Amino acid sequence: MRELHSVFFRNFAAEIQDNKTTDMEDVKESLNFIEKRIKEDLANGRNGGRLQTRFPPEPNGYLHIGHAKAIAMDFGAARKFGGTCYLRMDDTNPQKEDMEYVRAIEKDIKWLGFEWGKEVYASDYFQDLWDFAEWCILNDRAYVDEQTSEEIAAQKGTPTEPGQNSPYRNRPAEESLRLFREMNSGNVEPGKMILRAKIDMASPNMHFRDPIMYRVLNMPHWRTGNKWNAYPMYDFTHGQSDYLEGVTHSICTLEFVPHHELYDLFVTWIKEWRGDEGDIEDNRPRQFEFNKLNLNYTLMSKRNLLILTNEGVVSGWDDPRMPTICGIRRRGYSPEGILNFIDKIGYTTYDALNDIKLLEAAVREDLNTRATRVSAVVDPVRLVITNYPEGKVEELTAVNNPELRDAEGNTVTEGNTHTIHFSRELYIEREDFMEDGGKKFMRLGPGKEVRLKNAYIIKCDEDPGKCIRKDADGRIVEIYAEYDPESKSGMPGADRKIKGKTLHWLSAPHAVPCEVREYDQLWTCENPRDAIKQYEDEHGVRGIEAMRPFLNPDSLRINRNAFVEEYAASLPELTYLQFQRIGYYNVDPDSTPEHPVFNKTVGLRDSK
RNA sequence: UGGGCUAUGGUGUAAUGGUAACACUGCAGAUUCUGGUCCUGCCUUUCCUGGUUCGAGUCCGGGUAGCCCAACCA
Repeated sequence: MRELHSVFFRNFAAEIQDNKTTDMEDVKESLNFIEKRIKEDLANGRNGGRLQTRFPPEPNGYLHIGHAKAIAMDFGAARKFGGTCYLRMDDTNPQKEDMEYVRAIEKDIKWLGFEWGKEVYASDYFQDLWDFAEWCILNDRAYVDEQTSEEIAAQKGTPTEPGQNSPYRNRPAEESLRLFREMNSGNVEPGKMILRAKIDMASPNMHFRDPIMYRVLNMPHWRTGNKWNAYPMYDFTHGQSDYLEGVTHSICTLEFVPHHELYDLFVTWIKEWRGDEGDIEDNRPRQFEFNKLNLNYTLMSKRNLLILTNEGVVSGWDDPRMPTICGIRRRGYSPEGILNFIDKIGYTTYDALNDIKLLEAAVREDLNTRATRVSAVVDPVRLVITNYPEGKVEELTAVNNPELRDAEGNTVTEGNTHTIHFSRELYIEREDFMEDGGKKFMRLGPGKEVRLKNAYIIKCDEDPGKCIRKDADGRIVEIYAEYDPESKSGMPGADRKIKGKTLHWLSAPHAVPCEVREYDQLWTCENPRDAIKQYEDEHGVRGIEAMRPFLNPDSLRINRNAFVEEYAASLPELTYLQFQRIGYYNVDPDSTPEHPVFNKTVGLRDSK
């Protein structure tokens, strides 16, 4: 009976399921949990059916790939649902922030392919926030505390013990107001007074234990000049800025979950202060949190990236080993590849540690469709075609991008080729020749036949003595082979099948010497953040000293012996290239036609 | 040990309470003028434990493990 029941219900449910899936056809792309909420809110006409998000970086450093995830969410959701996303500089702490960073942030967001509805600053709201703070004082919701930070910390309690009220907590509002104004006069020493919200010193949520609203900095702000000496804290700024700006969905990362309740509280207060009409639940910004991006073998925090830069471990914020947007841009990652990666890892509330291999795969996937194929020989050895006339030069055609396809799926040739040169003396990769490679070695060796890409089939003599010349140390200095004149690519008879692979090569007289920079992981451990923290605790050292044990000494290898074809030598910086059979490369900003410099973005998948 | 959050192959992410799937990685093969791409196949999954239910990855209770919170940072 039980069995029967279960079958019945299952079939019934399956039927419903079928009907549902056909009805839901309008939902083409899968939405993450926040996008689902947005869709719901829009459908329910919440916030008047409006969608407005914001991306709120603090301009105190360069954006990194973790920010790219937030950018993709904030700007992406607005774009997907026809809303708008503001760029808001969260500039409430003038001691750390600078215009230089603002420009860099703008550049990086644009490079990723997004645009903001409006660019705003938290400092735009300083006057409103001040007035609101005064209202809070007059309405018994804030007070000036004159204790030292140590005293305040001691009173705050611990997560397991409640805090204690400040002796200043119930001072008259007029007194607090007078002192608050004093705080902005420039005559109060930083640390002498703060403005605190009067909430609940016993709250299990530490953020409710009379959080600080304003502190004295006595320092000019790069945007508001000398107008302010006291500045609002993040918690007293963010939700209010959202409210004043008309943000509907304020999306941030998981570490702000404990601030959520406080955010909601200040939002209801500011509505009261403003005297705005309407149902608060239906007409206010709400905060949503998603998991931030963690990558293995990568250190993401600004503080630590700053140390690497200052200590000269890397050449700067845009060092191709850095996880900054400008760093990975210089490395050769494309915006589409990065966004592709972010799309694959998704948004959840689980604290994930993502595999860097997934990022590399996503970047390869994009670069495969985008990169111009060129030839470069990074570890050259000379190859002489003994039966090719001396002094003769042939012009041959090389396809730029075989993935560029027409409607039938054939590679487009028109406008998708460039010219290369062939001659008697060539360079090939040293590793493409083995004196005794055995049967599985499909490349060049005594008696072996290979094709030179876009050129001829060549063959070495059976006798090792006839196909190589070695120096006194036994190192091969020159390889000899004969070419088959009938086998030129594109000619009739060129389709002859051979056992060997197709090799890339360069005509020695035409090859341009270049510099190739190859990168490896900066860190030798999967989770450098935790490893460094642990080392700091165990050895009592901080900063760079705790980092050194985990730094990869071999993260940058500069190769000045490489050659590249002429076509690639004069390409503009940030051109996406594939050195055929090696990997994806990018033209470095240091590059000149006389001295080309390339960065290795990522290797090709290698199943050798 | 207070509060909050989380747990699905090696990694990440899906799955109105109804046959656990997708991508990456790894392995094998086919195709190839790139040992790339494209294509095919294989490996490996619901933290533990009770309960509710015809039926639980999903809901509830209890464990366990991890993350966040005690900055005059954001």
